[in-house]
Amino acid sequence: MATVLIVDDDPAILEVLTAYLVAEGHSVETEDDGLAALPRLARADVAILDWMLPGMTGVELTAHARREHPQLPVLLLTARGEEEDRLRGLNAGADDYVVKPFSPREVVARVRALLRRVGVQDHIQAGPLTMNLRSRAATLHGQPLALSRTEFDLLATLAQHPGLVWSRERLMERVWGPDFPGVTRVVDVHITAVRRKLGDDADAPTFIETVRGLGYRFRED
Amino acid sequence: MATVLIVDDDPAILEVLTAYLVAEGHSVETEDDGLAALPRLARADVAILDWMLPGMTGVELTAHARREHPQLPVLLLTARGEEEDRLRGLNAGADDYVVKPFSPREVVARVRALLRRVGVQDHIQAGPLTMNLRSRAATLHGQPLALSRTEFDLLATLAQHPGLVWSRERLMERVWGPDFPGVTRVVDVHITAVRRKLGDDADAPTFIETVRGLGYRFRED
DNA sequence: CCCAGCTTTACACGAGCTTTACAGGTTCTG
DNA sequence: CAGAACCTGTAAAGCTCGTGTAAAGCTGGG
Repeated sequence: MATVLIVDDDPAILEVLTAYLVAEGHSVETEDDGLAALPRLARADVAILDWMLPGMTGVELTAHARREHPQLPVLLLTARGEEEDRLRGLNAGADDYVVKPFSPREVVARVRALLRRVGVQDHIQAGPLTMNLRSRAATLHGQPLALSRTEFDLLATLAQHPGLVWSRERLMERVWGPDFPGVTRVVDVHITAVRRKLGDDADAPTFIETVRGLGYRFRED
Repeated sequence: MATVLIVDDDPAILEVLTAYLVAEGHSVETEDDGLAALPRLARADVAILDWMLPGMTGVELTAHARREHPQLPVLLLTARGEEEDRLRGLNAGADDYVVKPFSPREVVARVRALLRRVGVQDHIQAGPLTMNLRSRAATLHGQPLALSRTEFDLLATLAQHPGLVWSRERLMERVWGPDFPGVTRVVDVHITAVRRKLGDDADAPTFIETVRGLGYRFRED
């Protein structure tokens, strides 16, 4: 359902957290280098960052995430337990904080809480539209809605954050990946395709609004 | 009917459980080493894992199974009975839990329950299609349907989990075994063969749907 | 040695993706 | 206020890649 990015240079931690989170139904991406993790933040729904990392520390990564991906929740892992560090981490913009050694179950619980806080669920319900992120099946007015992979990801990204404006660049990072070389107009074309399948009119949309000069937004309420 | 994988390093336990489960009509595979059991999970309908194992503990195996084979039910055996261990096991993704010493009949009953839960039966009925997994005989509209071994296993695998998408890789692991060296296109060819025998049209299938980019799925409802 | 069944190979087709082009409409600018 | 510059919607064309399927080659059991 949600995509979790774990950045830690300890393979054992990556493995155990991956196992628990996958069991929870999430898809997990791992990285052991702070610098390499940077462009991968764009595709995550939540990030678990170790404090000490090669390349770039977790705190620096957190600050970057806060700046570039304001809605991305960050959970910091650290070996230190002093109150001062905790404050530094939260100050850098971390949303939660777990001290090593930790219980995997606690981490899973906190990830669950973070995802709930930003409204990430495995099931989207918006009026007559329904999306099951696990089986990747969508319905409109109870009828199955055939969406291609790209269309599904695009609509799910927007629908998961109603009211939030997504720029074309952000959507491309998120749906196409950070390294996609194409032009941003491809977003428009797919938006048009999704709108047509939703029966949505660009001038008076029920679902996907155009925010001129900024991007697109899924309608709130 | 169903394939049960038992992993335990105590030959006596393997023997008694095998006897009871074979009497129940299952085919049983045994393994005494955790690491060696790993690739064999792919072909099982249900796994019975001992907590303490050489090579890899049952809990680690369970976590792996949960990650790689989400629909595979796991029954953990353990000598310890403390509540904490029970929780650890269930948290790692075990579906049930039996404390040694146990009654073989209890294990058989729980295996039966697990198989029922994931919809594994000795008889598949899907509209005009009927498959008897014990006698490996299939009928369509009441007429006997001649399927080769591969075709039967392939169709049975899909039909046992309606609505679930199987990737070509998963199907190969499951039907051909984890060590099969061939290319995944062999799956397509056999799907085509099964479809022809079922009178199924690839563009408007009654039984086997293609999920573009992902794999195949047996139709629900 | 024969043959059923399995695997590989090759090719055609089409779904889906990207690019491009153009037609509105909006905002900017002098 | 008029024209330029820009943004967006959308159709259409071209391309890529996944899939369906026939056919040929292979293999092991009877």
